[in-house]
Amino acid sequence: MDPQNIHRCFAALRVAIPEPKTELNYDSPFQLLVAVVLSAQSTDKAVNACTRTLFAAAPTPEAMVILGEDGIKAHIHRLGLFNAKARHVHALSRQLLALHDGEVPADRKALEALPGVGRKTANVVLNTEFGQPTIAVDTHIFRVGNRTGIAPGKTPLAVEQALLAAVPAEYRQDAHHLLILHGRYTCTARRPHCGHCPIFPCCEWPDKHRWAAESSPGGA
DNA sequence: ATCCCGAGGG
DNA sequence: CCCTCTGGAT
Repeated sequence: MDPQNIHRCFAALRVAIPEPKTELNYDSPFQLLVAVVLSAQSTDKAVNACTRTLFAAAPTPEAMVILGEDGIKAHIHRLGLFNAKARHVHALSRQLLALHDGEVPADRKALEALPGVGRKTANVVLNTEFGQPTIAVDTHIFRVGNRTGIAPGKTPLAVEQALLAAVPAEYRQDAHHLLILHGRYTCTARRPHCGHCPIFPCCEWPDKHRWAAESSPGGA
């Protein structure tokens, strides 16, 4: 996709998605980090539901260690992969205390060295908590990047690099947020809502017209 | 490439 | 019933 068209897409997204709209505001980088670790292969709703009670019981790494793996499980057992996630959150909390004085490091290498934290999670923390212009490529962003033609790539890393190269500087800080909400609510996996898509005119997806009819405000 | 492993949507 | 959901580690 040519640069001017990409610029058009982000301008349209910014108008359509005005507010940060964080459905749940976390008190600390630690809580955000835990929430992102829990979000693997889980819906945002499910994660928000269990983090509410989890952080009420254990808001800090210290409290999380005391709560223990089984205590953590009691809060997140409705999530998929809850066994591994409880283990990761517990180990991660201990490691923060042991190596980083209980603080979440603002460094990619240190973040990725934590249990259950990979490139995607590190990018979210770096962007959300430390203001770095990273783009965390999850399934939503991967799909949107490829489907629209904004940032095609065969792997998440390829899409991330394509985005870093293609996104105009003025949108780089917000790109992650804009793309993820677009994928979550409009450019959905199974049945994209092309009928009311803000970037329909600049989208290069060959099949977009097929779904526009079905999702138009008046169509099926 | 495979495991982890539950809820909700279609 | 099958698939997807803001993945990461082995």
